[in-house]
Amino acid sequence: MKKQRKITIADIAREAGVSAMTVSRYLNGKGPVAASTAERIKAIIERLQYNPNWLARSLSSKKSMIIGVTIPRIEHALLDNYIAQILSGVTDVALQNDYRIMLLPFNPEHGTDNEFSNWYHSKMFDGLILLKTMHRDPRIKSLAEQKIPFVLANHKYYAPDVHFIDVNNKLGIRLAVEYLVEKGRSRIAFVAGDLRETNARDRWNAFCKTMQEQNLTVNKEWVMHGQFNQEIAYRESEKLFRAKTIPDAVVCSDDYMALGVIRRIKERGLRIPDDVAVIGFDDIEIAAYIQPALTTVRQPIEKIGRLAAESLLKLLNGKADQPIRRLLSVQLIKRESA
Amino acid sequence: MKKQRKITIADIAREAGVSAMTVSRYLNGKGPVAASTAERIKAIIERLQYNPNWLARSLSSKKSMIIGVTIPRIEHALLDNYIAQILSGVTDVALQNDYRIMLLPFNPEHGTDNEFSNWYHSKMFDGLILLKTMHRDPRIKSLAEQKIPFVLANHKYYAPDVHFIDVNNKLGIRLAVEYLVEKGRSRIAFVAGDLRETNARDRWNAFCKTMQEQNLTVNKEWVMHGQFNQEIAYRESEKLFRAKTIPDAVVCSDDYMALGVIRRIKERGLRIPDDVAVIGFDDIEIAAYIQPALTTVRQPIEKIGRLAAESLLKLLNGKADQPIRRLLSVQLIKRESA
DNA sequence: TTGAAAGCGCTAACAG
DNA sequence: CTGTTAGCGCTTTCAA
Repeated sequence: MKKQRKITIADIAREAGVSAMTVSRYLNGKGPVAASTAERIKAIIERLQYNPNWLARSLSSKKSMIIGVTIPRIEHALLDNYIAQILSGVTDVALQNDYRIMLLPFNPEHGTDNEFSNWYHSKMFDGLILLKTMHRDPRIKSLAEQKIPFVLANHKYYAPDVHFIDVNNKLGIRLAVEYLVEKGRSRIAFVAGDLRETNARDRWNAFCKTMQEQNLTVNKEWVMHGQFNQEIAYRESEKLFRAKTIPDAVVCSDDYMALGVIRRIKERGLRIPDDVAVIGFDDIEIAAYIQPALTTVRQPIEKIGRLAAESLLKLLNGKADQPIRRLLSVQLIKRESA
Repeated sequence: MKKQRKITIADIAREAGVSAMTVSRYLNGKGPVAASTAERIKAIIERLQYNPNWLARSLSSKKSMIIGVTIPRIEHALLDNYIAQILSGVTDVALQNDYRIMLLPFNPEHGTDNEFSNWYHSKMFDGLILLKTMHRDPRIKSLAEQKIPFVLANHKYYAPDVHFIDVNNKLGIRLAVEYLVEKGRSRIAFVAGDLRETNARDRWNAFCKTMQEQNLTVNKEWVMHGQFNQEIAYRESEKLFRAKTIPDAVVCSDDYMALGVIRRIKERGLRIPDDVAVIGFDDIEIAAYIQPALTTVRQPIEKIGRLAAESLLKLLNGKADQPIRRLLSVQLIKRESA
């Protein structure tokens, strides 16, 4: 168990009385190796406790068996249950296919156009899954132009060589608004979040459209944009309830924002859903636990991750002739808040 | 922007009229390079969009600048808010220090003794952070014997060359039990979880000890062991409330179990905390949101991750002369459930 | 301050 | 079924 000189493929070959190539073939299961030779090699490998050097293998074979996943370079990014869920899906699929995951921090708001493709050219990973990217990020374009294998998770982007897995935001918002209307609500507010995100944009557009279909007006005082998280939503939503006429329902572009809004409403002494109904989007873990339990549009977050990973594997195996563009369905989960 | 032949350090060298070594020195900032030469190289690198091949560099320099983090090979591992929090801490520190994170799936219950050290010898990472390992896992011993740099996160293990960051479980349980006693509870049940985990063991031992100090008896009917998660805790805790005398308080070894127990208690039509008080351990995200809000022992989970990563970096830089053995403090967060 | 030579440990491509 | 040759792209070491 002491420190030993590193055993290499050459050592195994020498012991076995064969060439390194034969050992390599045995190791990778490609190419023929005589059964007797194989057995001999196997025994020696075990005796010497040989481990292939993965760096050397990758350098030589030009495949690293690693999938890169971008995560926002903010503290606590992984505390976001939404990110954790996507990552969970990606990880499950990757690991089942002998790929490892490498976490790549990035700033969703800035970065040189070639940042991602440069990473790729450093050979740190074979393909990339992009999380939390913004609308029209030039880094995405650069990847596509260079035909680098990548998949967008929860981001919609119709362009050549861009593959994505996203959800049907339009449907989600329509379900939410129609449900509220059914329940007799008409003064509907919307917390849109950051419109540089494709989801936020889609949801916001869908909201306007659906409101129009329902012959309801979108009151500008009741619409909020910005980089919202729970805390900011709490802070900013104060103004929704300051005016004389207050909304009788609030649709939020994600659950964390809904949490903030709910806290605000409670603090104003208003009842949920009697005075104000609230609907979120995502169905994160807490949604079912808070009081009142959150009515929300559930998207299959983990499945997005799984499909993104599966799609990437297809790309890596050259099995994707068509662009992959999937919009998964969503459903309205009716709980107590609306 | 079209596909181009890969630019290498040799190309840069040729253009600049120097040797590859000079470019390498420039790139790594070690060794002297004339200012004028440096400038020339810099310009060429930019013009040619050169990216160093990280595999080749790692192979040659024997450093990969990657930290491996083990995660349990179960589906949805990352959905466990506790794991996500540790990972979050690790990631933040690693990324700030230009290390990447590689996720390494493992089975906490089985594996050959050399599994982890074999990974290390494959050169996939420079050091390892171990999450969710069990008591006396031989794989840990093997790492230590081979002097491989690694740190245990949330695991206590006194042995040479084993470094760990853990919390003061004994204190946590004592705070919980004493608080219950203060509130007049005496029929205290304990949901221990899996005793192969060091935390579960510590907590269980601490529970017995504190009960004794308080002159309370540990009723065997009210103690539950096993691989509990929320669902199983819900299922199994049924038997706690079947008997004639039921406990008036339940201490749980983690919050997810507490969630299951709470669901059970509610379903039995018992009131929390009036009929039965519940205390958890961890203070995961949901704890504050559930109804009733969970009284629990908060441990600084993310900080454990941060410290584990910082410690590993010290090991990698040879700056750890002493074994690193930290027990972080915990606090009782009093909410509604007890 | 710079360069030449010799690997790092493996595999692709071809030949036998 | 097996071996030879020639790299992969970089850094280490030593010499200049």
